[in-house]
Amino acid sequence: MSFPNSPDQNRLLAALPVAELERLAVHLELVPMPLGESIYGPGEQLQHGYFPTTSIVSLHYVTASGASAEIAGVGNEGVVGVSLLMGGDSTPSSAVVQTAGLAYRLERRMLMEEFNRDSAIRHLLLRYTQALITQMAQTAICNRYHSVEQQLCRWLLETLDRVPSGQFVTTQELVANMLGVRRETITQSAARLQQAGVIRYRRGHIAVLDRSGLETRVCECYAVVRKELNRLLTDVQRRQEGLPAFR
Amino acid sequence: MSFPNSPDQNRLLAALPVAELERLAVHLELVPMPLGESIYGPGEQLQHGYFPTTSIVSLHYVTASGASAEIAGVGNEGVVGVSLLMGGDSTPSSAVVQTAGLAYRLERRMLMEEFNRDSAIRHLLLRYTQALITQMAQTAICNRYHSVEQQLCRWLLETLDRVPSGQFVTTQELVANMLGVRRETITQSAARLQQAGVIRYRRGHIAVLDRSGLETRVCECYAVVRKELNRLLTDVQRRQEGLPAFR
DNA sequence: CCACTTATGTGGGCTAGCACACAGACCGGC
DNA sequence: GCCGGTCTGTGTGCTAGCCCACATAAGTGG
Repeated sequence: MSFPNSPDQNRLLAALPVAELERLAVHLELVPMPLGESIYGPGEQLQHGYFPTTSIVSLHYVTASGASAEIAGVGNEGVVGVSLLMGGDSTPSSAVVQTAGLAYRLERRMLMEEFNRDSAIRHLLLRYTQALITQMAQTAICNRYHSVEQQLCRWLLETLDRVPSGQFVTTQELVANMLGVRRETITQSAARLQQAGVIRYRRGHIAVLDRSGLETRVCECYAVVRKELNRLLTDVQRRQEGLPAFR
Repeated sequence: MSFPNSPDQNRLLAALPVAELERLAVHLELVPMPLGESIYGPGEQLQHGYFPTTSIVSLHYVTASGASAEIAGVGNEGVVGVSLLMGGDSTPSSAVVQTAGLAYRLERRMLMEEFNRDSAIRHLLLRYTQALITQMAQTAICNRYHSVEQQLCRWLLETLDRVPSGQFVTTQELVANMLGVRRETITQSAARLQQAGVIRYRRGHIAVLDRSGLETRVCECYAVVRKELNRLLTDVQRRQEGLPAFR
């Protein structure tokens, strides 16, 4: 926060040993991420990896009939473009900016080069990939078993972790698209949460008033994903705490 | 088939350049995979990677309330133990043998060593990881949007791709556990499919009679996953066709 | 071959979330 | 300040899949 815009605002970049970050710094390009912008579409060859700082990107899939649902979200804890690392270069899903903000991006070639070096960043990116896998797996479970209200709470908490202000600019329609449910269903769940004083919303804005209220209502999926992310990225703390970089 | 048990029965191993496979061969251990055996549980440190040949392993998650659902399946096209490669060493989900058979397994240390070399196998394993990610993502979508009957068709087709005989030893109860639905729901969907002459079953056995019948009933998810897998593992053909190994 | 275990079939009631159809309310631009 | 588009609120069916409770059949071991 003291540095208004710094790569350190992204947890992955922040976790890199100083030497590696310096090597990258020149190539990191700070770009605006406007709401709704498409980062890539299905089958599209990625040109950059994106390290969000204040923005959130939603990885989602659009069915043949035009319906869509979020598979995973990426905020300042991660990177958009894992398929570059895996070598597939594209995915059947798409990536869209869900919350406007900023991201550092790195050209495909640079990203691959760093990744193919036996570097700290590879280690880190692979661990993040596993966290992403966990998130997807849990989304599958959540879609199978949990109520829309629980899923809404999960979505709010995950967003809150990435936008600490707790003030989100979004409509119920957009949230419904994320969760892959109808807008009316969100209206009802949101009304119940507002009734309970957990959130407050008005035309295009949602504010979280009571985080613990969300936590009591949410399903286990939220905690599972969060715990696993923290386990996998504990290295993230290292440099910041002045401990020796990992490995 | 001409070689009753050969690493080549696994698509990933079959795709390796001869030199790399030979280096590995000594360390590959052929192990039986009995139905229901647990390969790893949640949070458990993996000791081996498993390359199934005739067996199928189900990656699934068990909720706090004891319900469970499959997140992805691994047969002769893949490997169980991606979390070793990613560096997390464990996952919140578990792996259980869904169809009895055989697998080649490789000790953790050997697998990591090969993976950390700048080898063809790393390239291949990463691409497979992306295929696995696609499978999970599509499962999330499928759970959100598609009917149990469609999901059952998908499951049957995926199993058929791994057990070409089309004769499965399993109960409706077990299938229900895979899909994360009730046994009665499977009974009804299966009855409809049998009615239509697509499958036939009796106490603990299911036989696919009409593959195309499944294909007309299944949702898009099946094709998306299959296509993506083939795209990512086209390299698999190379050695077998006598073309130069990839890269 | 009988008893017992395990798989499968069926039915009734219930609820969450869907589809469709509007009504009202907010807000920004002219 | 009012007009029009965009959000949000509600209501009435409707259906898939749930929960619960049995009934029946098909193997299996003694």
